[in-house]
Amino acid sequence: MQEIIQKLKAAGLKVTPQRLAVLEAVKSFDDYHPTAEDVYKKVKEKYPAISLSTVYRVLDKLVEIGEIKEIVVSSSERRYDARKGAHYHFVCKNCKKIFDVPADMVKIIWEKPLEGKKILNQNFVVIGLCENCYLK
Amino acid sequence: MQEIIQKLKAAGLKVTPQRLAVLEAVKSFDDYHPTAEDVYKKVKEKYPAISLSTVYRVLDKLVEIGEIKEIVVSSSERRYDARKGAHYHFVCKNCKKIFDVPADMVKIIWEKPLEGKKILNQNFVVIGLCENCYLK
DNA sequence: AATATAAATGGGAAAATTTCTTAATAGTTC
DNA sequence: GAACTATTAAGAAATTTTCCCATTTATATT
Repeated sequence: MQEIIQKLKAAGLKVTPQRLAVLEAVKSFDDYHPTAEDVYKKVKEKYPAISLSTVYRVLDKLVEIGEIKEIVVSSSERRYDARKGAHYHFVCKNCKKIFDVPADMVKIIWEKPLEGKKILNQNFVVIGLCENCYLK
Repeated sequence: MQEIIQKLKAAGLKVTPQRLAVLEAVKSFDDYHPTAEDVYKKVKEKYPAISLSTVYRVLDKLVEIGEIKEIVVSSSERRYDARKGAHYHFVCKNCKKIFDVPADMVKIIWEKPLEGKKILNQNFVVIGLCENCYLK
């Protein structure tokens, strides 16, 4: 908590209760990867006055300063992830559920460098069928 | 062209001019990765009567039968790719342009199997800054 | 502690993207 | 060529995200 306050200040951003509440909400979902709407509903429980546009704005800012990650899986929903350690994601094509894939399960090795480009981030998403949907 | 006709028939789907036109349109973009809207506009040139919902439906079907791929990069736009060979994608955070990354540049190795799950597809997306945007 | 100021918020409207509904149309099979 | 069924066009509706602007609030400065 102290950490995020420092981070916001370091980025020249104000420490607002909305920002703290949104971050806390994203974290509370643990290994479920909430949509903006999920976060909105969660925050409302403790902070009924918050507006959806603020949630969107705050989520963007938190991504910008690297406090959370935006994960982009199939379909047209943005999801967020507050987990710190490196990991990838598995999405079930059928039930749309998202599972974490620990980073040590997959090795991603660059054989040749990407000339001229600067890599900021790597997203690895596996699409398939989960335990439940596989057998049906 | 004969190939897609066979594929549609094999899947028990009708061979309609709309389906052929949409596939041709996606292919015509070559290494640009069009949105549904892009495809719609393109198809309209030769086939003015086509409707947007048909484009969406046909794109879905073509993905289903594996004739094209849906690529999911950051932000909330779905893009399509008719390229056959295996490759990954690089998205410029700044200008949003998408570049192909040849498959042989990156090795993705599973160290441990994903228990219980069936993998259908793997998406690897690199986010960064392209040549143009890097220097600014 | 009060004040100034620039940033952030709330609320709702607007935009953008995708899905759904229904009657009409057109492939395909026989 | 008739019958059957999948597919389409068109637009409405739903969903998700962005934008706008008046008001509020965090922060730095007095």
